[in-house]
Amino acid sequence: MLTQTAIRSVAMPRPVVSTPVVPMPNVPQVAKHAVGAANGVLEETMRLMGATMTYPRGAEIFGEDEPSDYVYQVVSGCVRTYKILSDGRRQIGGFYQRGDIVGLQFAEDYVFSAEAIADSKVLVIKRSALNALVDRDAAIARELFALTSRELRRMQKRILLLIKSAQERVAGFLLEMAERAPGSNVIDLPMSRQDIADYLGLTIETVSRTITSLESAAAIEVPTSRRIVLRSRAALSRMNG
Amino acid sequence: MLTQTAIRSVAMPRPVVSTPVVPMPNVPQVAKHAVGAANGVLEETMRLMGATMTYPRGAEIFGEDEPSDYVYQVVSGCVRTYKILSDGRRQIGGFYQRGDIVGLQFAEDYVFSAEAIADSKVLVIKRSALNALVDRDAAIARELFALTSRELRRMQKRILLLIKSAQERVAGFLLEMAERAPGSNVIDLPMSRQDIADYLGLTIETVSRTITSLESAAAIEVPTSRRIVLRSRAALSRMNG
DNA sequence: CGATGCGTTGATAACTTTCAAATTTAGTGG
DNA sequence: CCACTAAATTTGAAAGTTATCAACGCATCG
Repeated sequence: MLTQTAIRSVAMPRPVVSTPVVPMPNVPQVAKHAVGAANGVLEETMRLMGATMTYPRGAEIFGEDEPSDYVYQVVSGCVRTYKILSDGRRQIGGFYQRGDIVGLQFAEDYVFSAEAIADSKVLVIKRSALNALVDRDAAIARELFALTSRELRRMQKRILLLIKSAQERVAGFLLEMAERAPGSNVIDLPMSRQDIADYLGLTIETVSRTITSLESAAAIEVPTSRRIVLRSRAALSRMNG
Repeated sequence: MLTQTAIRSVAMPRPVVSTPVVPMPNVPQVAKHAVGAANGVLEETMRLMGATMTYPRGAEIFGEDEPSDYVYQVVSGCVRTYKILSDGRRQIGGFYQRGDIVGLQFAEDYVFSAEAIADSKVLVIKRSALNALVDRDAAIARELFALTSRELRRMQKRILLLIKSAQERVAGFLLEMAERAPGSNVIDLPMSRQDIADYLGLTIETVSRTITSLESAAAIEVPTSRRIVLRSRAALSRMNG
């Protein structure tokens, strides 16, 4: 019995919907694409078929016990998926930002719940509509498959992180976040320390201390708690193992 | 810098092939299946199209730097995927037994290497052939997609394990292994303690001690080190969190 | 029988959590 | 814009867990 504090604070914000979910009875015909079709057919399709929803910071997008009828693509903001364990600990499944798709990995029920970390816009599409598309458009099938494989690889990297020490986990996390803003060394974290802790399987105190020590080691700068500047990727990579 | 001992012992057995890999230039026409087709089209196809390979205990099936041209389905025996980290630690990606498919999650290169833990038979199929099938048979596409989703869920369970204490990890691992032999409380472990340790992100000593303590707590019996009998699933589940 | 690999057990050190409190930041109302 | 409260983050000290180092037992195999 160890670990996560979790639910030291449970904000309970109001779920809000700006655009109603449009059921998708008629699947629009999407042009077939040859083998090797460019990435993006799916995204284009979601834009065409999906309904845009807006969630304020902290709002629930779906609960883990709900039937997983929809798939979501983040347009702006940031979404976290999470699961509350029987003993109250919280495990964060992942953080999803612009372009990321949430809900692919689930079976009949969602295994995780999803919440907006910041005010977020999300495209919603019926899973059944997506499945219908998969049946008639091989390009979409391939793209969806590729997306899922990518998710698998992300998860494997995650597993690699979780077998390591606290310092390696935090360093790896920062590098992962940095990848989302290529070219810049500035990371604006949309999530709290508690979120990071629950993502990495550490306590909030350990995350905080580790960040402080990375700063002392001149690997990063921390102008504000939510903003981190990479000073030495090499040092971080070294710590990442 | 912590953790895994890894590579305390590196057996280097001889790679062996019994049946040559058959390149699959001509994709056999597979009957189309309606939506909701039964699970198994893919397996059937692999039996038809795949080449059977035999690997002795310890033989390498593929290396992580090789191009990932093939996908494998375990027919008998047990396969482990693993990765050696820069500092020599080893992370095990997973254990694959009868019916499991290895290699789906990989991109251009394998991210992991794969080895036979016990003498194993494996069906091998070209990834390109599989992709071609996906393009022309929606049922296969759906099944492959479902398989990948299942792998994702397994991995998520794994992540849930890795954020927990040593006792919870080992208990969870045993329950996971028990699921593969439904109806029986006897688990015959094909893998060593070192394998288990590298799978769970623990040391071999911690795994050993934890198993001993589970035995003391009357949750399991350990007639031989590779055989474990579940005495109280309830107790194990409780420990699993 | 001696070597070798694997698993177990013991003692100590290192790391992470837990509990507690101080400090900083963010949000709200005047 | 400032004051005030609540929330988030950081820091400190002690306790608990896991890794590390070392030795031992046990089986297999030549």
